[in-house]
Amino acid sequence: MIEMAVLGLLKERTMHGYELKKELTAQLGQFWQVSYGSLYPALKRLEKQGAVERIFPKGDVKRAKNIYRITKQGEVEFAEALAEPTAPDEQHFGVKLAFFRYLKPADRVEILERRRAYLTEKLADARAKLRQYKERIDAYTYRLMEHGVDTNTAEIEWIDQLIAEEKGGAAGATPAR
Amino acid sequence: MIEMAVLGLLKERTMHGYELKKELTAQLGQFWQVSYGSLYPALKRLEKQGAVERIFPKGDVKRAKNIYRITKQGEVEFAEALAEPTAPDEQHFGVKLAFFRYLKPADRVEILERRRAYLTEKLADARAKLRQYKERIDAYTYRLMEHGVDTNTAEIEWIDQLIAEEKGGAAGATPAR
DNA sequence: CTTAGATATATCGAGCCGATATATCTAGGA
DNA sequence: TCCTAGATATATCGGCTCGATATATCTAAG
Repeated sequence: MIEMAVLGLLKERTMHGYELKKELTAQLGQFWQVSYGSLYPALKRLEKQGAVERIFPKGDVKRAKNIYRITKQGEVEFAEALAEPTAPDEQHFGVKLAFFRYLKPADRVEILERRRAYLTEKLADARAKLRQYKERIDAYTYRLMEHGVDTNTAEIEWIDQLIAEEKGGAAGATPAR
Repeated sequence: MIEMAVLGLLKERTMHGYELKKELTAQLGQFWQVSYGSLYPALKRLEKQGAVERIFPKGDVKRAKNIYRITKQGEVEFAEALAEPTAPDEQHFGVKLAFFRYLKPADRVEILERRRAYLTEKLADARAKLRQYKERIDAYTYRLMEHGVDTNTAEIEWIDQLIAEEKGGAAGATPAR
């Protein structure tokens, strides 16, 4: 998944590790913290499998910067990973949403619907467990579980907005802001 | 952290691994999935350090069940870990809240305030990044970051409710439901 | 009596996280 | 001009987590 995020950023422009980490943290940091211990090995994996290549600048090399560029193979792998219908959990969904512009509208809607179905199922589970456990647990745990239900509900409403905008046509692709 | 959760559950009654996993998933599954690959090694660690002990039932042993009981040392370690003022992130906070009944009201308020401060800082960061990046990112990424801000805001409101109830006296310890 | 599904423990490899180490660049104040 | 604090930049380590997989038993239904 970190591979997909890196490839997605490298589609825009070449970057080195530190830059990638800053961009990832800025755009996805709310729900996903990327550490160097994940990033640098991921870059090595990507290079080894030929999805990215390192650029060595000509002339005066002042500083050891590993600048990476996405390869054609990397572009293909990115497109496949993005469209592939798996993993509707928080992180995977968030990363995919950040690269929605590279998907066809139909694929976008499919991913949104899948995420919605996943959240709906999770919500039903959470509600069932709340009913089942409410006599056995203390007030704080109850509040915690209840809050989980509320958060989930709000999340579904948000997804519904995104779906509505997407189906509403171009307004979804470039909503007014 | 998994250690703290296990000890917290074992304070109530003795349990074996499978039971612990079910309880943990039921009460905390909304924001934390516990896998056997985490749980069983954690039980072994706890046993090795003397925080829990295995109970071997007398008489007819029909089935290989590893039933665990918390030790006095485990009780002490649990109390320390619970009161210790660290890690206000999602998971740590959720687990601590699930065991709030074992804390003094003053400690409860302190943990809530700390969580609030953490969220407030995160919210300021998120807002700053949204302002800073809004011209450079596409509509979907914008929506994602905006949603992060909204979620964070709702979370703070919830914490404020908990704080108000806690400070309002006994109503916080046993809110009407 | 058979079989499907819940109960129960255990382990593996791949990968992630937080901490840490190291070094350079840059801007500003003494 | 020199010094220093903080940003830039790469790299790695140990401990732990996750998802998958293997194995076996119990239980209830048909």
